Amino acid sequence: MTTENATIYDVASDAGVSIATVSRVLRGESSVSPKTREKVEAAIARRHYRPSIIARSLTGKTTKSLGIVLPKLLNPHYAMIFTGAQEEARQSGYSVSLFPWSSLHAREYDPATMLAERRLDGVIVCVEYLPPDQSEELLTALRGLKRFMPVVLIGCVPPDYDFPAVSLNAAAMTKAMVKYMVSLGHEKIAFIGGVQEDTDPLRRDVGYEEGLKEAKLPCIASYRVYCKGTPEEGKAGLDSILNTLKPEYWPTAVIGLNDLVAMGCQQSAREHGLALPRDLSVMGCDNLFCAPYLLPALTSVDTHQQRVGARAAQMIIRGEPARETMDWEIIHRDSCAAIRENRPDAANDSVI
Amino acid sequence: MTTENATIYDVASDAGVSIATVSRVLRGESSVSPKTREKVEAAIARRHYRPSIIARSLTGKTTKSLGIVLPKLLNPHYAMIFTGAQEEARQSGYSVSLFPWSSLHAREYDPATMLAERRLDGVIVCVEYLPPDQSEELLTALRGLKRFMPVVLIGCVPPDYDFPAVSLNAAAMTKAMVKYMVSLGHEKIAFIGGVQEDTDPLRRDVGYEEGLKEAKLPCIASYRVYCKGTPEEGKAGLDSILNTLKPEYWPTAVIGLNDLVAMGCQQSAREHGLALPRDLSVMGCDNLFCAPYLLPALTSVDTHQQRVGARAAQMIIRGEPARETMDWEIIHRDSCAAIRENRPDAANDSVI
DNA sequence: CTGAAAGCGCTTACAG
DNA sequence: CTGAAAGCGCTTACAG
Repeated sequence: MTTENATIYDVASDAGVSIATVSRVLRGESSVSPKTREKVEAAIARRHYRPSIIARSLTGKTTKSLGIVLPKLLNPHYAMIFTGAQEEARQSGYSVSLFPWSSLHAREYDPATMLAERRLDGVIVCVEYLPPDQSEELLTALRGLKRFMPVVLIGCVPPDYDFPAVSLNAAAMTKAMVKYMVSLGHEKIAFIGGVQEDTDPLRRDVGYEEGLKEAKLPCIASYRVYCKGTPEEGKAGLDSILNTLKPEYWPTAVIGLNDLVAMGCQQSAREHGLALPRDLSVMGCDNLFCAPYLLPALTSVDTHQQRVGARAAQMIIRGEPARETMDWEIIHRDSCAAIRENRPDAANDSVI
Repeated sequence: MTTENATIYDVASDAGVSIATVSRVLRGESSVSPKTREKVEAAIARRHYRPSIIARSLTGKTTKSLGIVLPKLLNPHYAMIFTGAQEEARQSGYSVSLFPWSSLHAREYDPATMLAERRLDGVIVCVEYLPPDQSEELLTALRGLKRFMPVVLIGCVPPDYDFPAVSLNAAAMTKAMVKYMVSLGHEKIAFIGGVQEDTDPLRRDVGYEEGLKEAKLPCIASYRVYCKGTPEEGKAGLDSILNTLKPEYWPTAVIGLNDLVAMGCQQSAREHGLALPRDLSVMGCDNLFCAPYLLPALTSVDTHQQRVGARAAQMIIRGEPARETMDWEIIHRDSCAAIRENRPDAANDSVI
């Protein structure tokens, strides 16, 4: 299927020079006479020769490849991160390979081992909300990885993690989401979040509570639910709120962990006979490509994930680890409406 | 940032054996005495030693890494392919890195060079519709790549491409889509496809025409439009049909190149005051995760992309190249309605 | 069951 | 400006 590739020896003998000289023209060193360079280049072309990065890596200090650890790629949120990292890496001739960190305990070929064996020039690890015990485990795995290569964290990175990172202050973001809902007149604001028992002080939860508190609104346990961030679970989350509460207590606004959850909420609301956005304002996060095409078009928060991925890759490639926080912005669309229009009698009001 | 890693020499001297012996226990050879094995394993653990795949690759014949060439990852369609390949690869300890083939002519660090340099164990290349001239160019690039590693093609692979492949018979699929619309009573069926001047006999175009022909329906040029497969272009595509035709000639059904295009069509239809699916049946392809959450939920075709990716990876890993066609199935949801129900007097329309 | 030695395909001082 | 040689971290016959 594959023919044997030419090596530097083939090229050298073809060109009548030593392999050291071939190596020099390959690396673009100026200390080669034009004549020699020409001969070597001709031989390279004739042989379709490409130096092996494998052999190069063994000698030099770089493998020209990065790793990225992501929960999964099917949520476009992660695809955006990957794309950002990949595009940045490519500029410098780096490739990036994916390692889904689904389980730290994969029996064989677990990501940590695969990563370590590969001697990558660095790895970007996306940190998700984790309950305290798993968080400890993650930290252990990360420190193990650090022995083999630079590690840069992205995502919701707790401030006490001692790693370079490009993180999101999810608390501040969620607080802003609550405040936005409040500014529309909402007081009954539900929240469908991620893992409950997390201890990260910057997690969404904290921002939700702070936002409510600042608006002097009660924090109602029945309005808060946790899930794993899929549309199905988002739907189940709002379902459970709507099913356990009498309609007069139903929230008039719901903030989803991410757009996937928000999509599920829209579905749930519709099945409960709610008109959107009249009866319920829904807000998501990640600003997925499909957000504008939902009905109503989903208001979301753009967290600049491509930039996050690119920045993390940059830190590794340039060897300039740092700790940064990525900014974000609310993207206004049609899924959030002022509470005025949410009144039951709004139907009788003049249509705008 | 990184401490020096232990090598096989460190482990050998720690354990008081030769590196050959360490290598043997590493590779799980049975010809090592339990006692020796134990000593070596202890040394490995103490040193946190992991063999370098780089060094291994130089000796052995495998790099334990695959490449995949995809147009982009932001369309979940491609993320599914990647995921399928990645999950399959991981089972055998292979990693997979992504090379977006945006341009064959990237000046530096073009994918073909990056791939060749890396001496991967194989590469999966996703073939898209291409106008004839670019197709020739692709073929040249692929043949170049083949010199360095096994190449497996996926996607809409023309039958005359001489490569192992897992392909989709897009013509048969599109024909089935047309027939489905016909079975619902539609006669004015629009089609928003990909590149126009492609010569592949299995392309969507061909199936569209065949489907129409079989139903003895005229093939109307105004109903056919081409685009690049984004929601924006899908919307622009249907816009142009709707804007240039008097309403009585408007299609009652539209088949999109993919779900992204179909999403754009839904948007366009709404902006033109059409009720969905009453006034227009819309069908997509790829069965993206968001299809069920659109309004109306989008009928689509599941082309089993994860399986495609997995199968291609398998061919490379097992060294069993083949030429296969992936099957597909229509996933029925709410965006297609019988022409009967398309009448203005239809009872339960979708409430916006 | 174990070790000494050659070799994989490069880069990099070191000489000249 | 160019070459001989050592070395990167492994695997794999080949001996014993």
